[in-house]
Amino acid sequence: MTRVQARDTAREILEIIPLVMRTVAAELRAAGEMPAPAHFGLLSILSVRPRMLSDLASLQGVSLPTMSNSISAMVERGWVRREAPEGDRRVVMIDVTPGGRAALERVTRCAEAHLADVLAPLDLVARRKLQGGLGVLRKVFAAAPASGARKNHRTPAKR
Amino acid sequence: MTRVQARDTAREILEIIPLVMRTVAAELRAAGEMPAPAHFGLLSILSVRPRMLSDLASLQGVSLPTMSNSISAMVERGWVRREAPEGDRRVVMIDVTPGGRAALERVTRCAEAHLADVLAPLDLVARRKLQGGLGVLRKVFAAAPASGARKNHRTPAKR
DNA sequence: TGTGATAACTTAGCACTCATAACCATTAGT
DNA sequence: ACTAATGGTTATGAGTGCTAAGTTATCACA
Repeated sequence: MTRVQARDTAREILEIIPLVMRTVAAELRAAGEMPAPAHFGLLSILSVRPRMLSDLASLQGVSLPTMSNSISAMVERGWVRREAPEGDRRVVMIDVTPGGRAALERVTRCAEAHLADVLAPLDLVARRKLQGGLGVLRKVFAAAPASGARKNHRTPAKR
Repeated sequence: MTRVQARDTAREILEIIPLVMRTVAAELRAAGEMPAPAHFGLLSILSVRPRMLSDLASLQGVSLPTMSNSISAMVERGWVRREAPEGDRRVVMIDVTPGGRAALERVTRCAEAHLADVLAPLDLVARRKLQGGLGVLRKVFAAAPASGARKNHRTPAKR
């Protein structure tokens, strides 16, 4: 990819991604389900299986304190539980509660409904383009999880 | 687009977009240039021509108070100026300062550099996919600027 | 001419994300 | 036993976003 192409793509990403973020967040907010996108992602991950806090932090590419706070917020909502596993008593396992699963369900349906409205006008070509683009983004950004968050703290690489 | 497709796409958007956001924000932060993506977008818009506050708010799809605060932050950094235009003395025009232009320059270069690293491994096919997807996102979300932000407040449609 | 509606902003207060720094507790290494 | 490193938490600070409640300026109309 040439320099010019990178510049254009960078500019486009910096313009579009925040816009999409705001739109989606506003939709969730308007729907009363207020679990900021971050919470949604966490519930998604945790619904597969419980995880320890550090794992969540590095999966999401945020610092440990940030994750600890997010989890505290979600605990207060009754969506997740902190558990002490056998063995190593330093670690905290996070697990979804039934309430959390229900919330995830609702939010998914709600986001789906709203996004469906927005995506409805797309024809097959546009839809494939969109999914192709999302796929590329996923590959590219999943591989490079936040150069900033990586270097500090004691979450060096991939634990 | 079928319901199932919409659901999948919605899920993907909710997973990937925030990840990209965090990554980009972390990069800017790590580079010392801390003008959160929002500020970057504003500088971009304003570098074309001055705008009144309300216009900025509706262009970005945020509420007036939010925009007022963002602008205040940027004024303190010396990036923009509030000006009183002739005529209607209620409105506030926002204009970039030379310092703001310089900051925009630096941030653009920096973001470009970092994104270029990330995007470098992409081949032509992937790049076209990415740009196609971004284009679709732009069209879709520029048309529907935040159903939540739209209905409340006195920023009815497009003023 | 004034009176009331409306438009453009600002301020204040709240919730959330994210960061770093500083601090416990537990475990592991020697 | 003493120190290192590891896993989490708390405190503090800055950013984004919202609503609600002002202020000032403009306009429309009697």
